[in-house]
Amino acid sequence: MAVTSVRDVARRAGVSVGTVSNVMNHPDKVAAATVIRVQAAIDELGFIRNDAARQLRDGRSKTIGMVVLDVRNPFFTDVARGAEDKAAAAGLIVTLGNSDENTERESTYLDLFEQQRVHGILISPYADINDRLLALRRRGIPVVLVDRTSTDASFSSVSVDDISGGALALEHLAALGRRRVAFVGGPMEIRQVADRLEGARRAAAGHPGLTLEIIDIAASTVIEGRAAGAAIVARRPEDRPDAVFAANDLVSMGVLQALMMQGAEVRVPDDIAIIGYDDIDFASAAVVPLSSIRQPSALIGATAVQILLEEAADPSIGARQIEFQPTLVVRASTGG
Amino acid sequence: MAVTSVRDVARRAGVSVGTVSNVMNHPDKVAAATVIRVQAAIDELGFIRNDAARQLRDGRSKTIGMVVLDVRNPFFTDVARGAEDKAAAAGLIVTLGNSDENTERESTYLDLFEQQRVHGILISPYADINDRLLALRRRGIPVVLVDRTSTDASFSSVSVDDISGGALALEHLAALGRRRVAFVGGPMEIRQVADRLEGARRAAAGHPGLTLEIIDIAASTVIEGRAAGAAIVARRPEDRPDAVFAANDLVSMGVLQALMMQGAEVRVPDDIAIIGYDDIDFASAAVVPLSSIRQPSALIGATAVQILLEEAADPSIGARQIEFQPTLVVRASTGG
DNA sequence: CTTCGTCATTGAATCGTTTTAACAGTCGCA
DNA sequence: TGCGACTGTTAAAACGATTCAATGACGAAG
Repeated sequence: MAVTSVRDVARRAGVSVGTVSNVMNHPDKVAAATVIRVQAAIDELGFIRNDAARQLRDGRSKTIGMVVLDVRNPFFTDVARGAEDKAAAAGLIVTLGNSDENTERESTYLDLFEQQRVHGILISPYADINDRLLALRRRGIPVVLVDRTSTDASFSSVSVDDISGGALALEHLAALGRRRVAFVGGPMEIRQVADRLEGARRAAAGHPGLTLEIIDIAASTVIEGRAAGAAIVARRPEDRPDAVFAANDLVSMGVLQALMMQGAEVRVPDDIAIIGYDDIDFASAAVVPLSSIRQPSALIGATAVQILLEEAADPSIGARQIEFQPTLVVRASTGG
Repeated sequence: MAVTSVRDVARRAGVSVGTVSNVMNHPDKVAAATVIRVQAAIDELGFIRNDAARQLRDGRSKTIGMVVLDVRNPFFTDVARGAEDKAAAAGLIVTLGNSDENTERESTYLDLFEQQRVHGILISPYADINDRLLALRRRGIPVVLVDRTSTDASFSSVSVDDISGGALALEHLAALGRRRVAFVGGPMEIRQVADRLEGARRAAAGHPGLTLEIIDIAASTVIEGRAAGAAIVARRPEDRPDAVFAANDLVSMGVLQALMMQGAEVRVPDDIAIIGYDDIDFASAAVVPLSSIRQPSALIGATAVQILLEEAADPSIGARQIEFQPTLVVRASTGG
C-alpha cells in the first residue's frame, strides 16, 4: 500500500528485482515480452522509484545546488531559469537557495548541499569562502562561480565584465553631455557593485570636468534606491547631479520613483538622466522606461551548468573563466 | 578521501558505527568522553552525513515540496518565505517548483516530489488534479492546498476569502462614487481570479447604476496589464471606466504604467481610480502608490506548513479549511 | 558471594535500488 | 554431435546511516 518497492513489482511480474531494474534503466537488455509484463506490474501497483535509494547507490544526487544573493532580484531568477532549463535537458534539477547576502545562510546552504551530495554547486558568493569551496571540490563536488570571477582563477566562473559595463554606462552619460554623475549602489563589499563603480571611475578619468559622486547605500534594493533618490530631490537644484548611474535596476527604479513623486519639479531625463544595470523586465516597463546595461542572464545560467557538467564528467579539466560582455540598452530615461 | 563514512569515523575513534550514530542523534545515550573522542574524529576527517542514506532509512525526506503558479509574482515568494521559515524551525527545508500555470510542469514537479518521498506537499493547483493529489495522500504524503480551497473539502487548505476581497474592492470604489468599473484579470480558469470577480459582481449588484465591465486577459502579469491599460487609454474619454479593479498587483501596476505614459491626459486617481490585489511591496512603491487588497502572505505560508506538519504527525486528523479575511489598504491610486 | 539493575557499547539487520558475475538456454556452424 | 557465441535472467553484493536486541562491565543490594 503506502510502500511499493521493486521487490513487490518483481513478485507481481514473476521476475527478479534485477530485471525490474533493467526494465527501467536498460530496457534494451530485456526481452520485449518481459518489459511489457513488468511495465504492467509497475502501473498496476503504482510503483514509484525511491530516489534516496538510487542516490545512495550511485553516490551523488541528480540535483544541482545554486546559491544566489537575492531571489527578489529578477536578474537572479532569470539566471536560475537559464540554469534550470539547461539542467533539465541533462536530467538534473536545480534547487535554489537564497543567501540574502548573509554569511550564515550562505554557509547553511553549502552544508545542506554537501549532505545531499549534490551533483555540483553554482554560487554567487557573498563572504570570502574560497577555502570552503576548495574543500568542496576536494570532496569531488564541482563548483562554478556565477556572476563573479575567482580571485585566483582556481574555480571556473561565468561572469560579465562589470568594469566594462560600468564604463559603458558612464561613457553613455558623458556622451549625452552630463557632467555631474552620481553612482548609487552598495555595499561596496559586493564585487559586482565595486566593479561597476570602478569601470565608471576609469571612464570618468577620461572626461575632464566630469565629476563622479558616490552615494553608498546599504543594499542594492528598491527601498534603498528610493531613499537615495529622495535625498537627491531634497538638495538645492544646483547641487543635484544631472545623471544617476545605479548599481542595478532595482536601485534605478527606486531612484526614479523618488524623483517622479516630486511631480514635475525634477524631470527625467531632462534634469536627471538615469541608467541602471541588469535590464530586468521591470526596467522597460517602468513609467519612464529605464536605460540599462544588459547582461545575458539566461545564457549565464545555462553556460554555468554546461561547465559544471563538463567538470563533473571529467574532474581533471582545468578551471575556465568565461566572461560575457555587457551591452548598452538606451531607453527614455536617458533620452533614448 | 572523497568519501568518508561513519565506518571511517568509527575506526578512527575506536568505537562501533552504532556509537558514532548515537553521538550525532542521541548524544545523551553516550558517555561524555566518548562523545568528545568521536566528535574529534568527525572533525579531523571532515565527515559529512550522507543524506540519501538517512532518508532511505527513515522512509521520508526532510523536504517539503511546494508548487506555485508563478515565482515571478512577489506574492508567492512571500508565501514561500513564510513557509520556509516555519519549516526551518522544524528542521525541514522547502524546495520550490514553479508550475507557470502549465499542467505538464505541475505534473512533473509532483512526480519529482513523490520520488523524493517528500515530507509533504504544498500546492496552489492549476489543473484539476484532485485525483492525483488523492493518490499522493493515499501513499502517505500529506497535501495542503495554498491560496485555494478544496472543492469537496477533502484536503486541508489555507486560503483567503477572495470573494469577500473582491467585494471589499468594489465597495471601496463605489463609496468613492465610481460608477463605471472595469475588472482587469484572467484567465478565468484560475480560481482566485474568478472568485475576485465574483465578489465584485455580487457587490456591484447592490449598487444600482453601477456597471461592471470585464476585461479578460491571458495572464495576470505586468505586460498584460499594460496592454489592457493602453486599450483603455485608446478609447474616447467618455467610454473609459472611472475605476479599475485589477486581479492582482502586477496587473494594476501594468495598468497604471499605461495610463501614466499618456502624460497628464488621464489622471490617477482623478479620472480613473485603480485598486489591485495582494499588496506586494512594489504596490506601495509605485509612482502613484497603489491601493490594494492585502493578504497575509507570510502567514498563509506558515500556517500551511503548520497544518502539514500536524497531518504528517497524525494522518488521522481530518482536513481543515483555514480561511483568512483580506483587508483593504487605501493609497493614492484611489485617493487615499 | 551471588544476583539484579544500570549504563555504555556493540554487531547485525534494515531501508530500496543498481550493478555485476554467474548461470541456463538457444542458435549457428563446423 | 559438440563447441563457442549470444541472450535473457538471476542472485547476491554493494551504497551509508540508523536502530534494536544483545552483551559486557560494574556497583549496589541482599
